[in-house]
Amino acid sequence: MSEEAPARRRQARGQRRMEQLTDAAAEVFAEAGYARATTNAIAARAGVSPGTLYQFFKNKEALAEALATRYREQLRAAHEKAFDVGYAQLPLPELIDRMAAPMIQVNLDNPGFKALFADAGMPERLAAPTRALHQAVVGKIEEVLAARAPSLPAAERRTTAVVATQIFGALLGTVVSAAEEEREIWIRELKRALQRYLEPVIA
Amino acid sequence: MSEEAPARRRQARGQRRMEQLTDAAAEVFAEAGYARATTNAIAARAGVSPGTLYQFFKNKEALAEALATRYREQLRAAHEKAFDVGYAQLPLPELIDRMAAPMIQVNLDNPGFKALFADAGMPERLAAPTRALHQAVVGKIEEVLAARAPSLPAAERRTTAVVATQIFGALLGTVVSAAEEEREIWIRELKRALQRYLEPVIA
Amino acid sequence: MSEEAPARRRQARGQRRMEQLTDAAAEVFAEAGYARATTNAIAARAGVSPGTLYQFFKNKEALAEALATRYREQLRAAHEKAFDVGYAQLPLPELIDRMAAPMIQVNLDNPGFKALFADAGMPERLAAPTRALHQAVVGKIEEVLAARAPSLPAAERRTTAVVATQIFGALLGTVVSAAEEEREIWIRELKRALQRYLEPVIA
Amino acid sequence: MSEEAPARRRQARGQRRMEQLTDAAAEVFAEAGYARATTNAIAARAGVSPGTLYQFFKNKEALAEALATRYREQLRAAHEKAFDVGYAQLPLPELIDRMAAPMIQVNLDNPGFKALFADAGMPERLAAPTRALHQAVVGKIEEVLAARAPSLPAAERRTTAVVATQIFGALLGTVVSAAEEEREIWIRELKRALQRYLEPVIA
DNA sequence: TATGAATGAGTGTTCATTCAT
DNA sequence: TATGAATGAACACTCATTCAT
Repeated sequence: MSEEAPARRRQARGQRRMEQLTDAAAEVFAEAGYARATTNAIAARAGVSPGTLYQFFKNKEALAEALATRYREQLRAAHEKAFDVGYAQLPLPELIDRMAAPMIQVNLDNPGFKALFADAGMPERLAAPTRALHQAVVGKIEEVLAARAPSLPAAERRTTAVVATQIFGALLGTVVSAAEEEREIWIRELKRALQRYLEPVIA
Repeated sequence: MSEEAPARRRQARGQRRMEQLTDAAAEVFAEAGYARATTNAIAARAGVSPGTLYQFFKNKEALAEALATRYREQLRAAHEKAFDVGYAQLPLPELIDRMAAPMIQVNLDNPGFKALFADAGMPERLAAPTRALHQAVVGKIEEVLAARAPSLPAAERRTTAVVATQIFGALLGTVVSAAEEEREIWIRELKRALQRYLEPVIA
Repeated sequence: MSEEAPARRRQARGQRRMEQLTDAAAEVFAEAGYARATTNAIAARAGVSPGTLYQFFKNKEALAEALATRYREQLRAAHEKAFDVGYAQLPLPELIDRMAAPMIQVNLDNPGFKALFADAGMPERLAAPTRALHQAVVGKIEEVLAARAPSLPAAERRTTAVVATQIFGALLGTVVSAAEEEREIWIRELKRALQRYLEPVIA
Repeated sequence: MSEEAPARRRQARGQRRMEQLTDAAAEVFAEAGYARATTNAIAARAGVSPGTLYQFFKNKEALAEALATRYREQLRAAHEKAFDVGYAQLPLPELIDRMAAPMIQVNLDNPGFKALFADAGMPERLAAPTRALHQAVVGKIEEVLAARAPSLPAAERRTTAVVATQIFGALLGTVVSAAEEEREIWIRELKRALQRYLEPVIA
């Protein structure tokens, strides 16, 4: 029809290729860790040749970065849902519920990502943005605390937010790596742990 | 003096070399992760040639294993101190105090080890015993719970022990990587978090 | 023309590469022996990089194995020609002629192979099949002896076959390493030696 | 007693060390071939440290050379016995007997040497003198032929001598590597083969 | 002399990346 | 765009040789 149709079709194909590749990378990285994963293995898993991989990604790091971006974007979207909440009014258990649920979902949708981005073998360039994201979560929790426990000194507020994030992160790992039939148990316990930790502060 | 003097001196030198090497390995592994660490870099850091490294360690894995063993042995000793406690009588805060302190100390003495042995790029042979150790901690906590919260159903007891261990591990990481002047704050918060989590169970 | 053309062309190139590499390996192995030959030297001789060598051969041993297989297959074909002979009827000189000719030809076509596969530095996995082949030759000669010298006791038959094979092998080495213009002389003498050794037995 | 006694004693000890080392080298070379044998293994087998080995031998090659020299000297002595024979008069079988016996004995006394010095992995410097020795044997046989078959043209005389030497060498290998209880059989067959080959020439 | 720890060049092999087709 | 053969810098590891003791 239009003369732009082939270009669009081409672009669509390119999009598909990139997804094939990032999906394959996600699998291979998850199985082997960043350092042990080979780009040839990723290309093979995606059903393309190594050359093709390098037409879409500058190098191995760029692949991981794409993965990280995809993960981070989903997380950011989850954050928005999680924190864009009239949290001032909610009772603590429900507050935690609403905050935790989308984050858990993202990690269930992206198994292995959490482990990957905690990997010691990861190049610093990739670890940094992940830490930034982590800090963003801490910041959000600080905001909640500021609203709900206004009398808490700033220093303690930060400490509390960091610890809550750490607890959340650690138990998130347990949830994600758990067998499906046990998952609910771990999710309930994750929430319970956060409640017990935050209750005396938020009251 | 004695004719055995040179042998003893040589052995002492060997001992020193091994320590130089494991120390260098600890540093390099901690900085780069297992997979990215190169044996030549470790040798260079220790101030010796690659050949010398291989006179003391069969291969890269053996180096990591030596490190793991050293770490595990210190941890095991810490466990003994931590759990060989008349815990039946102690109030919860002190119980947590006594359990946490030696474990924290070991990890402060061995910075980077915790991160290393969580590394996804680690050969399974080395990851497995570390997981076993983790399980042992869980088991110990279960024992404590059995003694102090006998009415808790077994399933919940296990869940609680696992979660307490995870919380401890996560916050231990924060403690170890914190600047020295902030460390006390994080240690206090670690204990507080555990207390709040366990209090409703132990009563 | 066809869409399969590039694939075919690629395969042809692969075939050529393998030949380049086995040829180079044959040269380098022959010059230096198995153990002193380096894979990098073989790659260089073939005009390719070390990585390319390893795209076609799993490791050094596989290269030698390919060579061994090529050699053995030619030898086996030669055996068939050599021994699939109505030998019951032929006079001894002609019998020897027919048996020796194809074996000699194979070794002239593959200079250095005989030496290589007698190399003490060779991995056992490769030496074993070569010994098996040697035994096969002995067995064939025993068959001939059984047919042509039925009164010879079995033990002596075997001894005679072994010795004939050894004589043949030794003089084959002389033939192969001789200057071309002298080769005929050595071939004639090889046959003469076998005749003189076997004549009193076969009568 | 005398002031030279300690020097002499020292020298005697040195002599013993050299023998320990060459003996050890003979074993290790025979087991592993020249290239795969390690000087450290040789030192260990001799019960000394690597440093000591290098106090007596400049390098690995020098060790092999010492071995070669020892072997060659024994062979030379054997030659003298073998060929310093009033061969003009002896009947062929006895002539062969006398020539073969000492050579066989040397090789039985030095198992593995023959194989070692035929090793393709051997440095040229060591292979050359061995070839020279081989040529000497050929020369001696030519002399015998000149005396016993004066009508044989020089060219044929040489050819015959070379082939006789090759046959002898090949079957010598069989003799040396045979189990002890079979050795006599192979020695007899060796002589028989030589007889049959030389009989028509020497008449 | 004797030791054995130390050396370091060199080996087989891998894998991120490029490029001719 | 896609291919996959080709590259070559690195890596883990070995071993002939040296040297402080």
